[in-house]
Amino acid sequence: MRRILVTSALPYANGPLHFGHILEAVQTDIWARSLRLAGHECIYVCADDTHGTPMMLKAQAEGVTPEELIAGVEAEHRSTYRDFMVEHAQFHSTHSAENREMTEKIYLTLEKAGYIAKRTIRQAYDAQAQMFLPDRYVKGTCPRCAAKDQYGDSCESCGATYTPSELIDAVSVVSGTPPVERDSEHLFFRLDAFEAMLREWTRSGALHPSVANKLDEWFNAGLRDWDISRDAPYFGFEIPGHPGKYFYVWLDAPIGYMGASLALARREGLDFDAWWGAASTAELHHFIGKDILYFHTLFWPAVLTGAGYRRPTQVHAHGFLTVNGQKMSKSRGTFITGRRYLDRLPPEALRYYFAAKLDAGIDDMDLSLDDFVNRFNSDVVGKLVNIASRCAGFIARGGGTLAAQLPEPALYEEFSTQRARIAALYEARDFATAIREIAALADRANQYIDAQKPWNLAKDPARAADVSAVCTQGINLFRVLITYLAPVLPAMAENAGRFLGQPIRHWDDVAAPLLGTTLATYEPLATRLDPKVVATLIEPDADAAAAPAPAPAKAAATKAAIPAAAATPSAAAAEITVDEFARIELRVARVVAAEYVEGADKLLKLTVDVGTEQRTVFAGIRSAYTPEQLVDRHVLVVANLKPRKMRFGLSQGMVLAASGDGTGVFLVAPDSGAVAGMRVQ
RNA sequence: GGCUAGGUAGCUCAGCUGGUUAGAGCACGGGAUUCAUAACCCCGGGGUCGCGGGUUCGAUUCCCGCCCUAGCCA
Repeated sequence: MRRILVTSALPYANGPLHFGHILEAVQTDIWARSLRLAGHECIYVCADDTHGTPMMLKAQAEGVTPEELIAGVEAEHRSTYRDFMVEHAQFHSTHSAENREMTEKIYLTLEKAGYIAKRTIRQAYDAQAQMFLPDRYVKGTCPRCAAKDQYGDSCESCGATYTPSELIDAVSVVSGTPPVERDSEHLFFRLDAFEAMLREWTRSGALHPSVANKLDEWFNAGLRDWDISRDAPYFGFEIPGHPGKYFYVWLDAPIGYMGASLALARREGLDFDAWWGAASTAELHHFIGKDILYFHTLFWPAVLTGAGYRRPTQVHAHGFLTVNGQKMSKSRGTFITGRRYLDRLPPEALRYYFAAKLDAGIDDMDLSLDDFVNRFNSDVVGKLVNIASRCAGFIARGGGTLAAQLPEPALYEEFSTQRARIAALYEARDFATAIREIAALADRANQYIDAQKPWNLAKDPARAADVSAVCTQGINLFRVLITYLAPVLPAMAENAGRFLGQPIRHWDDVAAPLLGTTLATYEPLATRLDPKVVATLIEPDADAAAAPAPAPAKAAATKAAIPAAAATPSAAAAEITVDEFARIELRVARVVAAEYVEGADKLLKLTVDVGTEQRTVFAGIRSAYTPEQLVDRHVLVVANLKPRKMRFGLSQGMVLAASGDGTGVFLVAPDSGAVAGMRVQ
């Protein structure tokens, strides 16, 4: 039995899980389940990645603490993973006691061993917000091609790379004011000290050859020290012995794998060092997207080595997901969250489709919705499930018991001896080939049944034994196939196990056929997908418009706010014209005062400044906000709403907030720079 | 801009170190069947293997250039 610890990349806690996250988690989960079916211990851990400037600013923008922000996101992440049948032994958080413990310990070891260097760097600083600005938080005009509104690190228009100080007319995204240059002492991890180790490790079989080739580029360019500190204010862990300095999020994020392991070990009484100790004989596998190869193949093994831990056995990188050939994008409606899918369709259909297209390479994968429907309906429902479905009736009519022996043991052998190959394909992450071969076997099973024609045999009562034999053969072929698909379709495999009267636990379960036993009543194991429902995945509607924005969160907030105000919460509303929309006077307002309302458990009484005057507005947001959180915040109000007399007073307008089913209430806010009185349109 | 990967039937993809009429599934057309969730079975049409050169007896497969797509550039 091998002992295996496997991870997928930690999702960032600034928004819900989308299809890219689901793809990676499903890939990891299928891999882990397949190894468990081979009898190995395979433990899958993950966590939310919670730190960094974007989290700090997003929390500020929403008027909550970062801790409150990440708690809500973590709940969403957990439930979405669970509903996609992604089985974590532990889902943790980088903002945890265990992770702080690991991060501090690792840092102090590195510092003591001389792997930390100090250097003063000059950086963009927002004097008004009193914070240093990451490159992406400075925008301005490209010095090379004069494209406007470019980020501080590179130009999306001409591809030039530069520093924020080279931008023309640079402004801080946070406050809108021009940044200044300011010195600060930073701590660096001396990556170059590990070059020899890394060169050896990258060629040790830990990486796909094409990935190792990519790394050669970086080696040839020369390994640079890695800046691992950030100045306050920063949401993260303060660095021991360096007040005001915080660990850069990318240092404590991969350590989150260890933090999650530590939490699991303590909870279950397991041996942490057996996984992570320098002398560990366990395997350590990381599944990641190709965008974060750098962190996982250079910094991470170097940090582990420098701190006295083992290195990863393998790092598995996958490509990106496109939808109908296009990059996932909110404006095109191709940004699909996991929850949006789950609200409409069964998780195993998507797991099957991802499996059918995943291999060990790092090419991007396209989710073609038409292909998705065809593939699942035809392979799983039409072929696979059909085998059980068409045989079950005959067995039931014949008494419900399988025959005592197979009419074609050689055919069964052909199926069941494939298990070593199928297991190897799963382990090699060539799921696509595994699925292709399983589907080919399903074709053969259907051909067998078609050739034997049990429905003809059944017309002759004297041949009842032949009917039973043929269908026993068919059921057993089905059993082999559903076993092979168990890592991909865990719930279906479990239901099939119930039908067969024997659970699926190990590849070797199919070494011998199931004979002479009684079957449970057959229940349909899968139903066809409706293309019309699938199409709604990418129809722009309120759900898409309300999807939380990626970092930098504030930049996207305005875009989201307008459609959110115009659309109704869930069901699509009737269309309106621009003129009709224009009748709604939306304005930015500043909350001047807020207080609880005596006798109302949902309402807060707000005094808002709408530019020209102050008004009183009652808002049903008490469940999500305290009055203290609201004062001085900017909100959006419907300014020309007819005043309404309420039991507690006159409400002169309405504050806009987003809400879903049971997910809470979220005020809609303008991007920074907006002032009270501005018209929203 | 540099680098990496990819461009094969309507769609999604296989094609190892160059070699007989380039494959599969889906979609489509025809036939058969009715056990099965209009599922399954048989047959068929359909591709200048991104474009242009080159090496070779012979290239989708090797080399060069170009075009297009995606990603990376800490």
